[in-house]
Amino acid sequence: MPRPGKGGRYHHGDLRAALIDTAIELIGERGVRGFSLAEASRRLGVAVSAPYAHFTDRDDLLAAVAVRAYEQLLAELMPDIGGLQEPADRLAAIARAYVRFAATSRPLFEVLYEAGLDKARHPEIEAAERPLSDAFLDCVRALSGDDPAGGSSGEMADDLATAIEATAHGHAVLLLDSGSGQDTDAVELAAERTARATLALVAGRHLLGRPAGPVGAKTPGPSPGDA
Amino acid sequence: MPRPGKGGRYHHGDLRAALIDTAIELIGERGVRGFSLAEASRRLGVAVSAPYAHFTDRDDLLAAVAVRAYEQLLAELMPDIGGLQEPADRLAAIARAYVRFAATSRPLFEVLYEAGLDKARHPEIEAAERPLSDAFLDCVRALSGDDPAGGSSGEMADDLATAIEATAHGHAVLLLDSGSGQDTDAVELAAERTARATLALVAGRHLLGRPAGPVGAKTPGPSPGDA
DNA sequence: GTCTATATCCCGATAGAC
DNA sequence: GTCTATCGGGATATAGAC
Repeated sequence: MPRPGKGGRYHHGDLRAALIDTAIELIGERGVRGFSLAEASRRLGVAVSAPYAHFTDRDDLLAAVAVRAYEQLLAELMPDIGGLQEPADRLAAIARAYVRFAATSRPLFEVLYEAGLDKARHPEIEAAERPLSDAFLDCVRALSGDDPAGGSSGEMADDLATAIEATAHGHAVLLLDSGSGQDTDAVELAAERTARATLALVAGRHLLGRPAGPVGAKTPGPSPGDA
Repeated sequence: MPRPGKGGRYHHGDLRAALIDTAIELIGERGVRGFSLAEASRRLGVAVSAPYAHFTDRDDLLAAVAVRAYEQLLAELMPDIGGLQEPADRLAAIARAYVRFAATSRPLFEVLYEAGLDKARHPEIEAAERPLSDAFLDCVRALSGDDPAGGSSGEMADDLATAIEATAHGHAVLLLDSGSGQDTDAVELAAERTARATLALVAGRHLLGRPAGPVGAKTPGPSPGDA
């Protein structure tokens, strides 16, 4: 572990790790688009050419940040779903954690969706994402499998997975976009809303996978057991 | 209407309008972050300083594009909800149109969410958005008002509105991010999924506005009428 | 309203010395 | 593994002429 403020040059420490840290710091201040290798180098007191000893180019460094992002999200997720048995509850917990992650680790979240990284050129990213999507899809499959009413269950699994993913991501993006990403109360509100919306989608999952006529020929109605 | 390819300079035509068109074109090719006034000028065959006669700076041009985006989205929306009476169906139609808009007018959609425009400095944007959010919120209020089971209905309206907004936006973003934004079938699939997810949220709206204990202490269950 | 010219600043990436 | 030096590129914005 190098000491960024020691006054010395980085002739020794772990510049690679320091660059990742500094990148995250910088992205937090100016956004992904405002990040540059040159600025990171300046901040670390090294030459602008130094990073190229550890990363082939700018995107390569950002890819390393993306990997860290998925690792951290997974680490934050685990304790949350550990005690939950019901797939629906696990999904809600995952969605809640996702929104919290977006707000509390905004730079990492940003890298995942705004860096414009070519995942084909950086397979490490998808590899780091894998365990996460596996955990997510396991829950979804468990739910669509035990629904006797649905059509082909694979289809409905896709529909449900997409709906939950979209809802969680949407809540996260809207929260950050609203500028309330630093307000703890606002974050918790958004996180809880996301969890409940997830449960609502699960409860109404039989509405998701339809051939669909005019969609609302009558009206789906406030669902049984409402009034 | 000027003729961009006429060979002449823009000593006469409507450069302001041409700049907006070119901006959209350019954003379609390189994304918002890849857009520059310089490149737009080059493409129109005018000096790089010419745009400053019509826009105070780069963001000012992008703001004009954002206004057009909201105008077009509204125009596309109107016919879709015109014939629908039920608020739930109108919401589903709005959500569906939103996703279609994101895919078929990607540059416009991108400007709204990735340009990083300061809405305080460009009030025109919010003004253009207003009629749209009004139409949306009217539907939501109609739904949360006539629900006898809910708590304070204003609260639940907020929850439902946020959930639907997040779901629609999330579907749109995921669709574009997947790279299937040009594939008509993929777009329609996403749009229909969004519409159905919206209906599912409406049907399960009584699950959204809870004080919420441990959220899934027991499990909300697959909803009545499921098995 | 547009042009020419210019000032100013930033970036990514490479070559070659140490 | 890091530094110095540099090339080549692009951007925003302004000044002053026409």
